Amino acid sequence: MLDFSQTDSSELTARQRRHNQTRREILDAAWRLAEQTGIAGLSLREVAREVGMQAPSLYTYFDSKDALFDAMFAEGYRQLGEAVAEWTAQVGDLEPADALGTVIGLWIQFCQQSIARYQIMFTRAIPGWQPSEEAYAVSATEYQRMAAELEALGVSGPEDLDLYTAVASGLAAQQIANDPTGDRWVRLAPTAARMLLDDIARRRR
Amino acid sequence: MLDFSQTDSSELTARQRRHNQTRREILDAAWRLAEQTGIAGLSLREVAREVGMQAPSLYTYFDSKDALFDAMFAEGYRQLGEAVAEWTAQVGDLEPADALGTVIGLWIQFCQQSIARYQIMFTRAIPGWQPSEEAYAVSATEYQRMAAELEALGVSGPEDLDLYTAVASGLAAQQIANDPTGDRWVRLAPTAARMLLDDIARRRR
DNA sequence: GTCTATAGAATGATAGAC
DNA sequence: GTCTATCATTCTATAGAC
Repeated sequence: MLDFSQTDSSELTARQRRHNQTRREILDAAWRLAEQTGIAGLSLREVAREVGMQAPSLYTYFDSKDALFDAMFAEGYRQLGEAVAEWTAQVGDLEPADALGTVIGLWIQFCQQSIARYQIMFTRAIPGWQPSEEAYAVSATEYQRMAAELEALGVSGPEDLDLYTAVASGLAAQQIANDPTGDRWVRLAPTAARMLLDDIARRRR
Repeated sequence: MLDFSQTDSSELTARQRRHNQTRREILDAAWRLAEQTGIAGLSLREVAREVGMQAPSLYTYFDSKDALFDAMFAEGYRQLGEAVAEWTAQVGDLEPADALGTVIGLWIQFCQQSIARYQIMFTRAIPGWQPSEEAYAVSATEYQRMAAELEALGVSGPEDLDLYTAVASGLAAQQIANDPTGDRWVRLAPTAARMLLDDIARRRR
């Protein structure tokens, strides 16, 4: 005997899976295009064309352009969270300075990897847009996770953290603005880490 | 007896002066509006309205919207040049670390003073726009001047300079993004200066 | 869920009268 | 030099047929 609730629920799930898959394709297309035009140049028509749809069909998957930006913003921070987890696992048995240097280098490369992602996460590149509360909550969560990992690497307390974020984000910004495909500032990561840790030690004294 | 060439030339000059004055008013209006909407949100119609003109009249003073951006970009760098000259005169008799700390603090405040100026000078906030060769040349000149002044403050050589620009621009970026009207990162300027100079000393050894 | 058609509102820029 | 009128384009978003 058929279990209709089961069948119904699995049919719903299949439909939802298809829905989510299309959403995924739209997001991928949006990232691809934003990489070329800059995040502020993203156009829904072009996103639709990239996935082989007409523009109004996108509204089945995202309520508005702002909602698409929200999804991209949150996704960026989730990817950052995953990356941070990988990095900290990876540097577990290094000396503190080497560990922090590696993390800073990987951080710069994370920013460099997708300039559109960098723009939506860390700059105010989109006129009139800011993340919704929900999207902002994701960023706050991931930021706190990163802060906890940094604490383990010797960057502790709000002042240390503010100086660290300034240095790390500054290296990334210079890298992207002046040498987007190179490593001119990535190479400075070990020096920057050493500099930060020495300064923290000095201030502890 | 009238000197017509003189008269002609002074009439021309008067007309040009008036032209330049209107240009000045347009630029001021553009800065004012860009401060509110972000540099990427600037609209020629609104600029015209702000100066009491119709939009097409702007084309007597600027060939295109991009030309207006060029003028703003170059003006930003000229202002930076002037500011740097003031700062270095101002810190002439301080200890090296205090001098550099003061300069970094003033630099952050320069960025904070006009976010529109910060955006057009240091970020790629305008989709599809980049400075013309002429405008870029202005920025290169002023940048080299700043580099020369920094050398006098103990930041010498390309590696020092890259690290300095990363730290200084990072502090400014964090200040603008997270505390645009406050001084949370400005307060870190002395620490950052001391940190940079200590690290430079360490690397010299 | 996808489409066509279109609303409705901006935009930068040009033509040509005055 | 300034204006009105307008071109030509682009955009997000909605209505409604299928």
